[in-house]
Amino acid sequence: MDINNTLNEVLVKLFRDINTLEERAIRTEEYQDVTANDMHVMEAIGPEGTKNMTRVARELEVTTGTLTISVNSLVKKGYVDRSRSEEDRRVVLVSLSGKGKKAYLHHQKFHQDMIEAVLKELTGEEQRVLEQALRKLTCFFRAQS
Amino acid sequence: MDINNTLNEVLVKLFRDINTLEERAIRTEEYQDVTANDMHVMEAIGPEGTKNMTRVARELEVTTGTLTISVNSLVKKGYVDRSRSEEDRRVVLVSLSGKGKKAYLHHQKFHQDMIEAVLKELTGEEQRVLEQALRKLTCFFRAQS
DNA sequence: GCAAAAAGGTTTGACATTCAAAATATCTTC
DNA sequence: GAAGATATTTTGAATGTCAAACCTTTTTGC
Repeated sequence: MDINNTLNEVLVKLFRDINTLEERAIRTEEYQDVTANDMHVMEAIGPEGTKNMTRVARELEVTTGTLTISVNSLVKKGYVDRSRSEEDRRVVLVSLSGKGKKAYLHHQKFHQDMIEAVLKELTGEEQRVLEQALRKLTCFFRAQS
Repeated sequence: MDINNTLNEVLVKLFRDINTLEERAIRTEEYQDVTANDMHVMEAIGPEGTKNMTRVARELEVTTGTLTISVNSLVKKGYVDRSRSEEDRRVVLVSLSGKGKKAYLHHQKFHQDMIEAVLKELTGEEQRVLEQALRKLTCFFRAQS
Protein backbone atom coordinates (compact mmCIF):
# COMPACT_ATOMS: atom_id res chain seq x y z
CA MET A 1 0.00 0.00 0.00
CA ASP A 2 1.24 3.45 -0.95
CA ILE A 3 2.73 5.46 1.89
CA ASN A 4 1.02 8.57 0.47
CA ASN A 5 -2.43 7.14 0.97
CA THR A 6 -1.60 5.85 4.41
CA LEU A 7 -0.28 9.20 5.52
CA ASN A 8 -3.25 11.06 4.12
CA GLU A 9 -5.68 8.85 5.95
CA VAL A 10 -3.71 8.92 9.18
CA LEU A 11 -3.25 12.67 9.13
CA VAL A 12 -6.91 13.38 8.49
CA LYS A 13 -8.01 11.12 11.32
CA LEU A 14 -5.31 12.27 13.69
CA PHE A 15 -6.23 15.91 13.25
CA ARG A 16 -9.85 15.17 13.90
CA ASP A 17 -9.17 13.10 17.01
CA ILE A 18 -6.82 15.65 18.50
CA ASN A 19 -9.28 18.47 17.98
CA THR A 20 -12.02 16.46 19.61
CA LEU A 21 -9.78 15.68 22.55
CA GLU A 22 -8.81 19.29 22.97
CA GLU A 23 -12.39 20.51 22.89
CA ARG A 24 -13.22 18.01 25.58
CA ALA A 25 -10.23 19.02 27.70
CA ILE A 26 -11.21 22.67 27.75
CA ARG A 27 -14.55 22.09 29.39
CA THR A 28 -13.66 20.66 32.77
CA GLU A 29 -15.68 20.76 35.94
CA GLU A 30 -14.01 23.97 36.99
CA TYR A 31 -14.30 25.66 33.59
CA GLN A 32 -17.61 24.42 32.23
CA ASP A 33 -18.48 27.70 30.60
CA VAL A 34 -15.27 28.05 28.57
CA THR A 35 -15.69 27.23 24.87
CA ALA A 36 -12.82 26.42 22.53
CA ASN A 37 -13.28 29.85 21.03
CA ASP A 38 -13.08 31.44 24.47
CA MET A 39 -9.79 29.66 25.07
CA HIS A 40 -8.36 30.85 21.76
CA VAL A 41 -9.25 34.41 22.60
CA MET A 42 -7.65 34.07 26.02
CA GLU A 43 -4.50 32.64 24.43
CA ALA A 44 -4.34 35.61 22.07
CA ILE A 45 -4.78 38.08 24.92
CA GLY A 46 -2.02 36.24 26.77
CA PRO A 47 -1.35 35.93 30.49
CA GLU A 48 0.79 39.05 30.84
CA GLY A 49 -0.36 42.67 30.67
CA THR A 50 -2.92 44.18 28.33
CA LYS A 51 -3.54 44.39 24.59
CA ASN A 52 -5.93 46.47 22.54
CA MET A 53 -8.78 45.00 20.54
CA THR A 54 -7.29 45.56 17.11
CA ARG A 55 -4.09 43.75 17.99
CA VAL A 56 -5.86 40.74 19.46
CA ALA A 57 -8.24 40.60 16.49
CA ARG A 58 -5.30 40.67 14.10
CA GLU A 59 -3.60 37.81 15.93
CA LEU A 60 -6.77 35.74 15.78
CA GLU A 61 -7.42 36.77 12.18
CA VAL A 62 -10.97 37.87 12.90
CA THR A 63 -12.64 41.28 12.53
CA THR A 64 -12.80 43.55 15.57
CA GLY A 65 -16.58 43.23 15.40
CA THR A 66 -16.26 39.50 15.94
CA LEU A 67 -13.80 39.99 18.76
CA THR A 68 -16.13 42.46 20.47
CA ILE A 69 -18.76 39.74 20.72
CA SER A 70 -16.30 37.16 22.05
CA VAL A 71 -14.95 39.59 24.60
CA ASN A 72 -18.45 40.63 25.71
CA SER A 73 -19.09 37.04 26.66
CA LEU A 74 -15.71 36.56 28.36
CA VAL A 75 -16.18 39.72 30.40
CA LYS A 76 -19.65 38.62 31.45
CA LYS A 77 -18.23 35.24 32.52
CA GLY A 78 -15.45 36.92 34.44
CA TYR A 79 -12.42 35.67 32.51
CA VAL A 80 -11.41 38.98 30.93
CA ASP A 81 -11.14 42.59 32.13
CA ARG A 82 -11.88 45.43 29.73
CA SER A 83 -10.94 49.07 30.18
CA ARG A 84 -10.43 52.21 28.15
CA SER A 85 -6.94 53.54 27.61
CA GLU A 86 -6.22 56.82 29.39
CA GLU A 87 -3.76 58.01 26.74
CA ASP A 88 -6.12 57.39 23.81
CA ARG A 89 -9.79 57.21 24.74
CA ARG A 90 -10.65 55.37 21.51
CA VAL A 91 -8.58 52.35 22.54
CA VAL A 92 -10.03 49.47 24.54
CA LEU A 93 -7.58 47.38 26.55
CA VAL A 94 -8.25 43.78 27.45
CA SER A 95 -6.43 41.46 29.85
CA LEU A 96 -7.00 38.20 31.64
CA SER A 97 -8.61 38.43 35.07
CA GLY A 98 -7.33 36.24 37.91
CA LYS A 99 -9.88 33.62 36.93
CA GLY A 100 -8.84 34.01 33.28
CA LYS A 101 -5.17 33.48 34.09
CA LYS A 102 -6.00 30.36 36.05
CA ALA A 103 -8.02 28.94 33.15
CA TYR A 104 -5.23 29.82 30.75
CA LEU A 105 -2.58 28.07 32.84
CA HIS A 106 -4.84 25.09 33.29
CA HIS A 107 -5.07 24.75 29.53
CA GLN A 108 -1.33 25.22 29.05
CA LYS A 109 -0.77 22.37 31.44
CA PHE A 110 -3.12 20.20 29.42
CA HIS A 111 -1.00 20.88 26.36
CA GLN A 112 2.20 20.01 28.18
CA ASP A 113 0.74 16.81 29.62
CA MET A 114 -0.54 15.77 26.23
CA ILE A 115 2.81 16.39 24.57
CA GLU A 116 4.61 14.43 27.27
CA ALA A 117 2.20 11.54 26.92
CA VAL A 118 2.63 11.54 23.16
CA LEU A 119 6.41 11.64 23.26
CA LYS A 120 6.53 8.75 25.70
CA GLU A 121 4.98 6.59 23.00
CA LEU A 122 7.77 7.32 20.51
CA THR A 123 11.42 6.37 20.16
CA GLY A 124 14.08 9.07 19.76
CA GLU A 125 14.28 8.37 16.04
CA GLU A 126 10.51 8.65 15.68
CA GLN A 127 10.50 11.92 17.60
CA ARG A 128 13.17 13.35 15.33
CA VAL A 129 11.37 12.43 12.11
CA LEU A 130 8.00 13.56 13.45
CA GLU A 131 9.38 16.96 14.32
CA GLN A 132 10.83 17.35 10.86
CA ALA A 133 7.53 16.38 9.26
CA LEU A 134 5.49 18.76 11.40
CA ARG A 135 7.83 21.63 10.60
CA LYS A 136 7.38 20.88 6.93
CA LEU A 137 3.63 20.78 7.36
CA THR A 138 3.63 24.17 9.03
CA CYS A 139 5.72 25.57 6.18
CA PHE A 140 3.32 24.13 3.64
CA PHE A 141 0.31 25.85 5.18
CA ARG A 142 2.17 29.12 5.63
CA ALA A 143 3.07 29.05 1.96
CA GLN A 144 -0.59 28.66 1.01
CA SER A 145 -1.66 31.87 2.69
CA MET B 1 13.68 19.85 23.67
CA ASP B 2 12.74 21.29 20.26
CA ILE B 3 10.26 18.57 19.52
CA ASN B 4 8.38 19.84 22.53
CA ASN B 5 8.14 23.35 21.16
CA THR B 6 7.28 22.22 17.67
CA LEU B 7 4.49 20.03 18.97
CA ASN B 8 3.14 22.80 21.12
CA GLU B 9 3.15 25.25 18.25
CA VAL B 10 1.47 22.78 15.94
CA LEU B 11 -1.07 22.00 18.61
CA VAL B 12 -1.87 25.63 19.25
CA LYS B 13 -1.73 27.20 15.82
CA LEU B 14 -1.90 24.64 13.06
CA PHE B 15 -4.67 22.54 14.53
CA ARG B 16 -6.67 25.56 15.49
CA ASP B 17 -6.49 27.06 12.02
CA ILE B 18 -6.65 23.88 10.02
CA ASN B 19 -10.25 24.51 9.04
CA THR B 20 -9.57 28.03 7.88
CA LEU B 21 -6.46 26.92 6.01
CA GLU B 22 -8.25 24.10 4.27
CA GLU B 23 -11.16 26.32 3.40
CA ARG B 24 -8.79 28.79 1.79
CA ALA B 25 -7.43 25.98 -0.36
CA ILE B 26 -10.93 24.79 -1.22
CA ARG B 27 -12.38 28.09 -2.35
CA THR B 28 -10.90 28.56 -5.79
CA GLU B 29 -12.43 30.37 -8.72
CA GLU B 30 -14.19 27.20 -9.77
CA TYR B 31 -15.49 26.32 -6.31
CA GLN B 32 -16.23 29.66 -4.68
CA ASP B 33 -19.37 28.43 -2.98
CA VAL B 34 -17.84 25.41 -1.21
CA THR B 35 -17.29 25.91 2.52
CA ALA B 36 -14.97 23.75 4.64
CA ASN B 37 -18.06 22.16 6.12
CA ASP B 38 -19.41 21.39 2.66
CA MET B 39 -16.16 19.64 1.82
CA HIS B 40 -16.21 17.56 4.98
CA VAL B 41 -19.73 16.45 4.18
CA MET B 42 -18.70 15.55 0.64
CA GLU B 43 -15.73 13.57 1.98
CA ALA B 44 -18.04 11.66 4.29
CA ILE B 45 -20.45 10.91 1.45
CA GLY B 46 -17.47 9.74 -0.60
CA PRO B 47 -16.97 9.67 -4.35
CA GLU B 48 -18.43 6.20 -4.95
CA GLY B 49 -22.06 5.17 -4.70
CA THR B 50 -24.66 6.30 -2.17
CA LYS B 51 -25.02 6.41 1.61
CA ASN B 52 -27.98 7.11 3.83
CA MET B 53 -28.22 10.18 6.07
CA THR B 54 -27.77 8.41 9.38
CA ARG B 55 -24.55 6.76 8.27
CA VAL B 56 -23.05 9.99 6.96
CA ALA B 57 -24.12 11.85 10.11
CA ARG B 58 -22.49 9.20 12.28
CA GLU B 59 -19.23 9.45 10.34
CA LEU B 60 -19.23 13.22 10.75
CA GLU B 61 -20.28 12.96 14.38
CA VAL B 62 -23.19 15.38 13.95
CA THR B 63 -26.94 14.90 14.42
CA THR B 64 -29.06 14.00 11.42
CA GLY B 65 -30.84 17.33 11.85
CA THR B 66 -27.56 19.12 11.31
CA LEU B 67 -26.74 16.97 8.30
CA THR B 68 -30.15 17.67 6.76
CA ILE B 69 -29.32 21.37 6.73
CA SER B 70 -25.85 20.81 5.25
CA VAL B 71 -27.24 18.53 2.56
CA ASN B 72 -30.06 21.00 1.74
CA SER B 73 -27.42 23.54 0.88
CA LEU B 74 -25.24 21.11 -1.08
CA VAL B 75 -28.22 19.91 -3.12
CA LYS B 76 -29.20 23.51 -3.85
CA LYS B 77 -25.64 24.25 -4.99
CA GLY B 78 -25.62 21.15 -7.15
CA TYR B 79 -22.84 19.16 -5.46
CA VAL B 80 -25.02 16.41 -4.00
CA ASP B 81 -27.94 14.30 -5.26
CA ARG B 82 -30.64 13.15 -2.85
CA SER B 83 -33.20 10.40 -3.40
CA ARG B 84 -35.45 8.10 -1.44
CA SER B 85 -34.61 4.41 -1.15
CA GLU B 86 -37.02 2.11 -2.97
CA GLU B 87 -36.51 -0.77 -0.52
CA ASP B 88 -37.16 1.31 2.60
CA ARG B 89 -39.13 4.48 1.98
CA ARG B 90 -37.92 6.03 5.24
CA VAL B 91 -34.31 6.07 4.04
CA VAL B 92 -32.81 9.02 2.17
CA LEU B 93 -29.78 8.27 -0.02
CA VAL B 94 -27.18 10.89 -0.85
CA SER B 95 -24.35 10.80 -3.38
CA LEU B 96 -21.97 13.21 -5.08
CA SER B 97 -23.14 14.68 -8.38
CA GLY B 98 -20.69 15.03 -11.26
CA LYS B 99 -19.85 18.51 -10.02
CA GLY B 100 -19.52 17.14 -6.50
CA LYS B 101 -17.07 14.46 -7.59
CA LYS B 102 -14.96 17.04 -9.39
CA ALA B 103 -14.82 19.24 -6.31
CA TYR B 104 -13.96 16.23 -4.18
CA LEU B 105 -11.08 15.24 -6.44
CA HIS B 106 -9.84 18.82 -6.45
CA HIS B 107 -9.65 18.72 -2.70
CA GLN B 108 -7.99 15.31 -2.69
CA LYS B 109 -5.27 16.84 -4.84
CA PHE B 110 -4.72 19.49 -2.20
CA HIS B 111 -4.21 16.73 0.35
CA GLN B 112 -1.82 14.94 -1.99
CA ASP B 113 0.21 18.11 -2.48
CA MET B 114 0.36 18.51 1.27
CA ILE B 115 1.65 14.98 1.79
CA GLU B 116 4.20 15.41 -0.97
CA ALA B 117 5.47 18.62 0.59
CA VAL B 118 5.98 16.76 3.85
CA LEU B 119 7.60 13.64 2.36
CA LYS B 120 9.83 15.41 -0.15
CA GLU B 121 12.73 15.85 2.20
CA LEU B 122 12.55 12.52 3.98
CA THR B 123 14.43 9.39 2.98
CA GLY B 124 12.53 6.16 2.42
CA GLU B 125 13.59 4.96 5.84
CA GLU B 126 12.44 8.18 7.46
CA GLN B 127 9.12 7.92 5.69
CA ARG B 128 8.62 4.48 7.19
CA VAL B 129 9.53 5.77 10.62
CA LEU B 130 7.08 8.66 10.26
CA GLU B 131 4.30 6.36 9.22
CA GLN B 132 4.99 4.16 12.21
CA ALA B 133 5.02 7.16 14.56
CA LEU B 134 1.72 8.49 13.20
CA ARG B 135 0.10 5.09 13.53
CA LYS B 136 1.13 4.95 17.16
CA LEU B 137 -0.29 8.41 17.75
CA THR B 138 -3.57 7.53 16.07
CA CYS B 139 -3.94 4.56 18.40
CA PHE B 140 -2.98 6.70 21.35
CA PHE B 141 -5.53 9.41 20.64
CA ARG B 142 -8.23 6.92 19.73
CA ALA B 143 -7.76 5.32 23.13
CA GLN B 144 -8.20 8.69 24.87
CA SER B 145 -11.55 9.47 23.28
C1' DG C 1 -53.78 -8.60 11.17
C1' DC C 2 -53.36 -4.67 13.70
C1' DA C 3 -51.95 -1.61 17.35
C1' DA C 4 -47.77 -0.12 19.53
C1' DA C 5 -43.04 0.67 19.29
C1' DA C 6 -38.98 1.65 16.74
C1' DA C 7 -36.36 3.78 13.10
C1' DG C 8 -35.07 7.29 9.48
C1' DG C 9 -35.47 12.05 8.35
C1' DT C 10 -37.05 16.77 8.58
C1' DT C 11 -38.59 20.81 10.96
C1' DT C 12 -38.45 24.10 14.63
C1' DG C 13 -36.50 27.09 18.02
C1' DA C 14 -32.50 28.55 20.16
C1' DC C 15 -27.73 29.83 20.48
C1' DA C 16 -22.75 30.68 18.94
C1' DT C 17 -19.76 32.44 15.60
C1' DT C 18 -18.70 34.97 11.77
C1' DC C 19 -18.43 39.03 8.41
C1' DA C 20 -19.40 43.50 6.08
C1' DA C 21 -21.00 47.78 6.57
C1' DA C 22 -22.97 51.57 9.26
C1' DA C 23 -22.57 54.20 13.39
C1' DT C 24 -20.04 56.39 17.28
C1' DA C 25 -16.34 58.46 19.58
C1' DT C 26 -11.86 60.20 19.70
C1' DC C 27 -7.50 61.60 17.80
C1' DT C 28 -4.52 64.02 14.04
C1' DT C 29 -3.56 66.97 10.38
C1' DC C 30 -3.53 70.91 7.77
C1' DG D 1 -11.32 74.10 13.78
C1' DA D 2 -12.96 71.38 9.94
C1' DA D 3 -11.76 67.18 7.47
C1' DG D 4 -9.98 62.93 7.57
C1' DA D 5 -8.13 58.95 10.02
C1' DT D 6 -8.41 55.50 13.64
C1' DA D 7 -10.47 52.32 17.27
C1' DT D 8 -14.33 50.14 18.55
C1' DT D 9 -19.21 48.81 18.79
C1' DT D 10 -23.58 47.91 16.70
C1' DT D 11 -26.53 45.96 13.23
C1' DG D 12 -28.15 42.71 9.93
C1' DA D 13 -27.48 38.55 7.62
C1' DA D 14 -25.46 33.95 6.99
C1' DT D 15 -23.69 29.44 8.60
C1' DG D 16 -23.37 25.64 11.78
C1' DT D 17 -24.85 23.35 15.68
C1' DC D 18 -28.03 20.77 18.97
C1' DA D 19 -32.26 19.00 21.32
C1' DA D 20 -36.77 18.01 20.95
C1' DA D 21 -41.07 17.70 18.44
C1' DC D 22 -42.97 15.82 14.48
C1' DC D 23 -43.95 13.03 10.14
C1' DT D 24 -43.56 8.49 7.59
C1' DT D 25 -42.59 4.02 7.17
C1' DT D 26 -41.22 -0.39 8.98
C1' DT D 27 -40.96 -3.82 12.55
C1' DT D 28 -42.61 -6.19 16.63
C1' DG D 29 -45.69 -8.37 19.80
C1' DC D 30 -49.75 -10.21 20.72
